[in-house]
Amino acid sequence: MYIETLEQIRKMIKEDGLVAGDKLPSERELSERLKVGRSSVREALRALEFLGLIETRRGEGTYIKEVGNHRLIDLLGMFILQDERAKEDLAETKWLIERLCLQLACQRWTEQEFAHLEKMIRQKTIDYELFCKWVTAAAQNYLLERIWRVLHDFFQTIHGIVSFPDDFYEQMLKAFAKRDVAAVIKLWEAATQNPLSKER
Amino acid sequence: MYIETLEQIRKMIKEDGLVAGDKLPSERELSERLKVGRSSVREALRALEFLGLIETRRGEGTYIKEVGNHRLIDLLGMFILQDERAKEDLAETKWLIERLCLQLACQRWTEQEFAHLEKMIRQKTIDYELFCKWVTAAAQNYLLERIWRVLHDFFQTIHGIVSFPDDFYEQMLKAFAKRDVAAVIKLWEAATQNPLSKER
DNA sequence: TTCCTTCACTGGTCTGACCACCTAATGTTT
DNA sequence: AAACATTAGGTGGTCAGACCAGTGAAGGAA
Repeated sequence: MYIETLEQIRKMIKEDGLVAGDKLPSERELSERLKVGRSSVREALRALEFLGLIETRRGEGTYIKEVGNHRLIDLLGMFILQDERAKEDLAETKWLIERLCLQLACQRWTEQEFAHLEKMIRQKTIDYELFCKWVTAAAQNYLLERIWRVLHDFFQTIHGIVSFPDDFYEQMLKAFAKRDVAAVIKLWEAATQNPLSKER
Repeated sequence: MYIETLEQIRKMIKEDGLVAGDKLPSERELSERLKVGRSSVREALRALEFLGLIETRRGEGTYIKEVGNHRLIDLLGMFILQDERAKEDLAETKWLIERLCLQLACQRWTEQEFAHLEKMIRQKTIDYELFCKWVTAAAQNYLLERIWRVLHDFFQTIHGIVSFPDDFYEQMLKAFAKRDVAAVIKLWEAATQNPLSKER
């Protein structure tokens, strides 16, 4: 039932042309318009909140969001990441996805994106997370970007923060400039602890 | 508040030593034990259901699960996979993950797993999905296996079923036997439409 | 104008009530 | 005694109504 409610809310959003930042009708009004109880509306909205698609503010209302899976991530992590093996899988998967995105980004970066990376490196505002964000964005695949984001959030809550030596970024920039995939990968594998080397 | 309830339910599961398949106390009993309203308990349980961690059966009760994100997947897909671009990203990501798993599987398959693959090919019971399932399992990374499963489910609802020529599996088996990663990838790229070839 | 009170509205929670459904104990028939 | 049918209690699903605790804007007081 709340699945159906969910579908109707989706329709309503589409028909009314609501976009990120807009306010949804109140729970009571939705309940009335959709001819279902307020509890059913609430369950549907809670679902959307989980997916990071809406944000509810007590006393104000419900607003459409566009990004952010944090809540979902925290909860999943709380229940799933309990054994050691899962953590190893996480580290390995994250590393593999990052290498994958590096290859794609090396082939696909645009002039604008390259300039942005160069600027960050010149101004020394770059760090591990910013670099990876740039890479996954430059890979031009939004789905991969989301997947990395999730893996990264998980990883950070478990392991904390990673960093690279300063000259790593300089060299990376040169390799990117030439779109030299082999050089990029070589630099990456040298700077990171390849989780694949571990015996399983 | 329901976050807190969630945490308490998690504790309860842990303390009572409940495992997959076990039955949770009823909503009314949880409501009483945790000193919160039944609606709050329901919201917490709904959250767990989303995460694929429990299963509720009307008239029976609530049971602990261990796998399966189906509901979450369906919902996310309903809201996110609306535009053409997202579908392309999906196809590309799925292809990349499969190639990644092929490489890992080629290095990591066990004797037992190899025998299983050989048997399926000899008996001609193999198909695209079974092959990919085998590959992602042989890659020995449960997280990647889950991610592939998700991508595959999405993909299938959009595009339908894929298949390979019969001799593909025979040749793949030979390459796997020699743990020849290059040959495996070559076969794979020849048999599939490389989504990377498309201009973005 | 500026400040403050007030009030309508919102999400958050609780309660009690049905409904549809399942299971298992109970009773009935053969 | 065995097979079947009935019933009663428990469970999740849904709803309506109530109250609480915040928010923000309208309206009044300084």
